[in-house]
Amino acid sequence: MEISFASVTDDALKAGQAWLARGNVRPTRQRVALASLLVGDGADRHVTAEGLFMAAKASGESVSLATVYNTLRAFCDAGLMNEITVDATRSYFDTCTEDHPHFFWEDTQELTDAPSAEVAFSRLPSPPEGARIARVDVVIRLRQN
Amino acid sequence: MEISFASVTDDALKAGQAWLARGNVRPTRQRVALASLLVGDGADRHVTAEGLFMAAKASGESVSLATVYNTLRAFCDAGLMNEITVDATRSYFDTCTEDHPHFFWEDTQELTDAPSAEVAFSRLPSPPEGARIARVDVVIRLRQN
DNA sequence: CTATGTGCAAATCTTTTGCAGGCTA
DNA sequence: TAGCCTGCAAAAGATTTGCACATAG
Repeated sequence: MEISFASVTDDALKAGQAWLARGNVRPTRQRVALASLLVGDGADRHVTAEGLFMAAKASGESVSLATVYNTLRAFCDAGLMNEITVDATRSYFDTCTEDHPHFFWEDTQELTDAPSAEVAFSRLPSPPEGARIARVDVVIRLRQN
Repeated sequence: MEISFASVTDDALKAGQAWLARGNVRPTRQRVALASLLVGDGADRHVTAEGLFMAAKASGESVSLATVYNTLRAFCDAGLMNEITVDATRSYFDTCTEDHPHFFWEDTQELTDAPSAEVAFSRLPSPPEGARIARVDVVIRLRQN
């Protein structure tokens, strides 16, 4: 899991702060640091708590693992991120909050976006009585040839 | 999670034994019991380890939780079942081994089959260079109205 | 100043494993 | 009989929580 993160430049900090503001999340030092790593360069990211924790350490920021968990949870609650369930043992978090398909690379355990224009349903079941469709998760599991 | 299981009749036992034989799994008392609960009436089932454990207890069978876990794993390895990842905190196991879509009822945490005839892709991305598609998981998340 | 967030360690929860004894082929 | 299974308890991982201290508004 060698995901690259945004580097913590001034621009990245600003982007992180704007993002937090958009979610009405109080910009503490730790949250700004994590937010910058996540959205500092505008790219979408798929991270695990452990991965983000290591990235923070690598960037020189001191954040505890518990805080990374709490913070990712807070970002999800604020609607800034989404939790994606692809692996029974680990949670993945996606900075893109739109419903879109994913590739899951089983060999490297990496999660990436699948080109959403290339996935289309021709039919979807109507939701059963009394229920509505909250989301449709599509995970395309890939294996190395 | 109030999933109903097959009752352990003679027919169910036979069905369970046949199923184990099909997977070349040695028919111990515990495995036959669990298999009967799972496929004794020919219906497809989606279970968690904990749920199957409770069903076994309720049916009067004495099986340890560790054995339920090991057994579900063994059934998957034998190709008799499939693990479905829908919830970060729990693993679900499906007696139907074909690639098919699921409904996940977020309110009750229940997993059921979606009518597979009613889900169709009109487009799927071609697998990236050097990779092949192992499986496409479709989980339709439902919420009560 | 007050409510919220943070860090640490401990707790929790699901799942796996080591090992001694039991059972199938 | 030999090897695979089972049960228990303990271990392992991921994630959450309690509590004392720190900090944003």
